[in-house]
Amino acid sequence: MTEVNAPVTMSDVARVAGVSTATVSRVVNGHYGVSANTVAHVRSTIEQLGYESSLVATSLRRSRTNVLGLVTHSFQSYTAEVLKGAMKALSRSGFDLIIYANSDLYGSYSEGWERRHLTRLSGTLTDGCIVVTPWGEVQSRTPVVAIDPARGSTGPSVMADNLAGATTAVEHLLALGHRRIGFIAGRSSLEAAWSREEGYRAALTDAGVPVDPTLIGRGDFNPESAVPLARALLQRADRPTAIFAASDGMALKVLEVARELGIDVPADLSVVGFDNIPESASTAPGLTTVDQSMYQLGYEAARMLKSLVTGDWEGPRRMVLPTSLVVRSSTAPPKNTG
Amino acid sequence: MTEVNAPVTMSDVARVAGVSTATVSRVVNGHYGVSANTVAHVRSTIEQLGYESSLVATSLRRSRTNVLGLVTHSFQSYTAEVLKGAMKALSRSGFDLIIYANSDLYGSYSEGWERRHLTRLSGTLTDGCIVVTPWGEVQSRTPVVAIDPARGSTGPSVMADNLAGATTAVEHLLALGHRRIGFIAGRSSLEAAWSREEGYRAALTDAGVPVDPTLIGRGDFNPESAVPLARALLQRADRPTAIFAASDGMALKVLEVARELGIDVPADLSVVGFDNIPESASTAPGLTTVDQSMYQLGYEAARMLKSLVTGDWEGPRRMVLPTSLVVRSSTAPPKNTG
DNA sequence: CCTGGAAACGTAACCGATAACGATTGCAGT
DNA sequence: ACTGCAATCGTTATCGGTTACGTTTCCAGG
Repeated sequence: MTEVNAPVTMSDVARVAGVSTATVSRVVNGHYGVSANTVAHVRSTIEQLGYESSLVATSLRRSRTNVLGLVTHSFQSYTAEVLKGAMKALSRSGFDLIIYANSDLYGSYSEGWERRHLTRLSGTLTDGCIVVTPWGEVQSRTPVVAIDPARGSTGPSVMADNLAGATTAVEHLLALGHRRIGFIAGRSSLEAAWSREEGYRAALTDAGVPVDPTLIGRGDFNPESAVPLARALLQRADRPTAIFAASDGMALKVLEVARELGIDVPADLSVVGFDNIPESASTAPGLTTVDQSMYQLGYEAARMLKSLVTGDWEGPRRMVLPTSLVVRSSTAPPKNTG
Repeated sequence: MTEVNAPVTMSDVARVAGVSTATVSRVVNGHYGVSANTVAHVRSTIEQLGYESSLVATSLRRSRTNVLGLVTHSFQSYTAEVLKGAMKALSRSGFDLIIYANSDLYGSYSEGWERRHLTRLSGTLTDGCIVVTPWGEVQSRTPVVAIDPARGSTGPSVMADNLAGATTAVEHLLALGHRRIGFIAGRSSLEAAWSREEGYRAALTDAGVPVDPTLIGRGDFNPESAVPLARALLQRADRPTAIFAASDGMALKVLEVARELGIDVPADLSVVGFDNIPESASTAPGLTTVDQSMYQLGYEAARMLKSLVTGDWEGPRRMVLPTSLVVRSSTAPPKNTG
């Protein structure tokens, strides 16, 4: 923790080495036009003086900060996964990552906050950013990659194959023999929510099972929103034998409600979630869910953003990642059939 | 996602408003020496042009970036907690947070990596940083606050009251009637590991129970390191009736090993951890542990660092936060006594 | 009417680094 | 010896703001 107060600058190096700052700059950046002798000499004085180039000054001159932003409205466990993926993608790439999260984690979810913050940083501190929360169109001079974008948005984005994932999940339940399958939807403004519901409907229809609108609860991805919906579904006389929730957070709440109502999972009720957050593996019973690897989403989003910034992005601006079904112990054949 | 390419600068504002950049700067920063009329006029042109001051240029001039760093060697769940706390402390403070994590999450844990990275960023991009991984002394021009510092370090730090926490944990086991209590230690270079072991010894000694060195396993906080140690302890003929692990990660591994060996928790074995990570609450059985609120540690560390940077830190440079025992279902009286 | 001084504002140096451009040097070709 | 072209290196403008300092304006007091 020794405090060394020697902000040694490039001109210090230049003076000591007896060259101009331009030459030092060329050596530092490995540019052409410096003799081997001079390079060695400058290198050694840099070493000797312990010079470190100022990222701030470089950023100003190059009008590139090499810092990317990750913007989210709340920092949950899945956000951490996204973060890990993004960090992995950015490691040793020369880019750093800065995090912006809403201060009021829940509740007074100030609409303007993120956008203001985003606008502020987008032109100044970062070269671009990843957003994990859905607002409509985002105004920015710099590239923005959305993870789970809003429905109808057209900008760069990375998302899971929600349609296929949801279809597989419901097919799993159908294969077990379930016919009355409830669904708890996510916030409809999100593309992901819409696709997952679509997958639910498609799987049922394909199996010749009519879609019963009364078995669909309208949640918003917030776990708490699932509680009354689950309760309503499970207190019906003709309650479903299985429930598919559009997110693990909501599915875990379904498990809680079932426990509270004395309904055994999976004997009396099968539950399937979507996301595969860490908690789903460690809960009891383990939650059957669709893995969408937030890590992977973060990884790909960061990779795309980086290339977008450096201007060498080849792939499509909208990326869809595969999902996989993770069968744990929250699903089983229904009682009357099993 | 509309791309607006109008990097409007301060001189743009000055030109349009018909004043000098100095005046615009004064208005932006609310400095004295500008008439009310001019202020209003400049404000309106700023609004009209949508001007945003460049954080990079400001940082260069002020030689302050208003960015703080969080450095860690691996991004685990507890790191996420620290991060959340730090973000909370920094919200609306004008400071942003940037994350540095080791790319190779496990294994080839390159010693020099962090220090190099730290040195690099410390003088250039950030005004100071929080480190969550223990290296000896850290060389830096900017303030560094350590969370769980290395034993013997003297710089600013924030840590839990590990001694008291560990003592309480062991006293809990003693109160239940346990006498043969195993201990799995953490990496000894850490102050925290040392204090927790000290608490274990103190509690036993105070209760008149001799410390049996063969009941102490030397782990390193890495969860995997606990597996062989737990196995060794539990396969003894005179195996302990309780095990206190210096971290939840290791304690959870103890639970796994017990399950694998067919030892029932808490009937045949009580287990206590330290940290209270989220997984400890959702596992089955719930892990009794010492809560040290990584969130709080992150919060206080960020608060301290911020004040250290702005130069108005009043409190002590070493902070110790209280802990609390969280009793769940992994502890119970030993069989022969219960 | 004149002077003093504070208020209001502009000028320009500067933060640290980069790069376009110009100047110098060295050496091969004739 | 002279020209020409590279290689090498220095000069200087510039990135966008900030601020010390100088200048002008304006009003009150003598």
